[in-house]
Amino acid sequence: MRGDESRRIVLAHAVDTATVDGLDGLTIGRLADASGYSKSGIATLFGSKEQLQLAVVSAARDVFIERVVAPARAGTPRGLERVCALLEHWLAYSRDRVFRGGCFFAATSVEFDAKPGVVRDAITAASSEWEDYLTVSLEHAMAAGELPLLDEARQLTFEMVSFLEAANTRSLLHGSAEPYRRAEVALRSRLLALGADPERVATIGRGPED
Amino acid sequence: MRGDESRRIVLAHAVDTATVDGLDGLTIGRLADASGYSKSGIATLFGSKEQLQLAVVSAARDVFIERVVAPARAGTPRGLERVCALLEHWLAYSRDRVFRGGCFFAATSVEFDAKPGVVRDAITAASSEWEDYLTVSLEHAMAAGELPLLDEARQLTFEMVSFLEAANTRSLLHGSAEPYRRAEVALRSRLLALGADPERVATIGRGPED
DNA sequence: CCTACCGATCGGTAGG
DNA sequence: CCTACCGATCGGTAGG
Repeated sequence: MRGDESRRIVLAHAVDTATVDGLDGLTIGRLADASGYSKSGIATLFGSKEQLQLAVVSAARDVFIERVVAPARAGTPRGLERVCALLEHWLAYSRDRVFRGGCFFAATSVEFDAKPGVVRDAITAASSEWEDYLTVSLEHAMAAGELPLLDEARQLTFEMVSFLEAANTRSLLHGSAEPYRRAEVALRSRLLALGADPERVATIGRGPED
Repeated sequence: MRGDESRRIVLAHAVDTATVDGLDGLTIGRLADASGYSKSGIATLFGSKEQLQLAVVSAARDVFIERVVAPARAGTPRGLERVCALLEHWLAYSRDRVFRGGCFFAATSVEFDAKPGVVRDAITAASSEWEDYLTVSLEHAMAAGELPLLDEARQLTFEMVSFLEAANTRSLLHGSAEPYRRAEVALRSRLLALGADPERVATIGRGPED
């Protein structure tokens, strides 16, 4: 596959601009200008705009796993420690502007929430995968007795991702890091209320220690 | 102002489609087709696309106030009861699909969070206005001793709007009402943890009683 | 992967 | 508020 390297170059830029202009805001012409390829070169590389969008979602998923899931999985044992690492890495992934427009899935899931189709399905699948992983991680913590007052992991997952995504959007909107501190306070107080070890929870907001 | 009635007709449709296709996804041509006016008629009515977008934000703000803020202000006394009414009316405004794509500000604040300019400023101003009102309402509840364990209203506002917006997006994404129940559980448990009256808080999720 | 080109649509203006 | 029109750009294809 000759075109694979070319696709990678174009996709890196496309994922980034999609977080700013949206996945529908992507145009083959602008990607061509930015990458140095011709417009029809881009069109041939991806086949259609919809296939381009699907390739962008897949590339974004790779980055998310690399930045958030993989380091937590490799760097921490199962249980509350890994839950805290996942939250910490998510916040860093948003705060460090891995993409100019913040979290790719926060941006595109809102863009496509009312637009049925294969692109929305791909975004939903990747988001669900992440939330399922967080839920399973919480269940490991429950099984280890680290969250004695929690009875349903899915509910806590909902609450945690609510804080993360709200912080992402509000930080971008106001050009401020304060929303991240609000999210950290919310995450810590929620975990403490569920009986988590205060020392473990206190690491949220001190940055990933790797 | 002859054009005022015409603007109103066009705007009602524009606000709705903006929640689906985005504020940048609006086009003068499609608004023309949908309203029966000519393309240049729409252009003359609003001056420019940016001015159209600003008019749409303003129209959305009017609907939000009419649906969420006004009924709570008129129907409840200051304090925790009004806070619960605001949350309840927000959930109804989202759940009842007042706009096809759910909450207008949830959609457009994410769309514009990385796009500086007057449109983003207008969205931010309206959102801040709502959050300020919720914060002041929480402060009334605090002053009345109804949230004895709360020390900073702004932090709780952040947490509450996080739940509301996450429920909105996820309900649209999955075509399910379950996310609203998650948000209700989260809101109730947060208020209870802050010492709120359980009977008052139990109204969240039973629908606005007016 | 390119040049050259397609019909459709974009935001906006002239002139009435 | 309209018709008529502008240059620019859209996604995509033909043909190589």
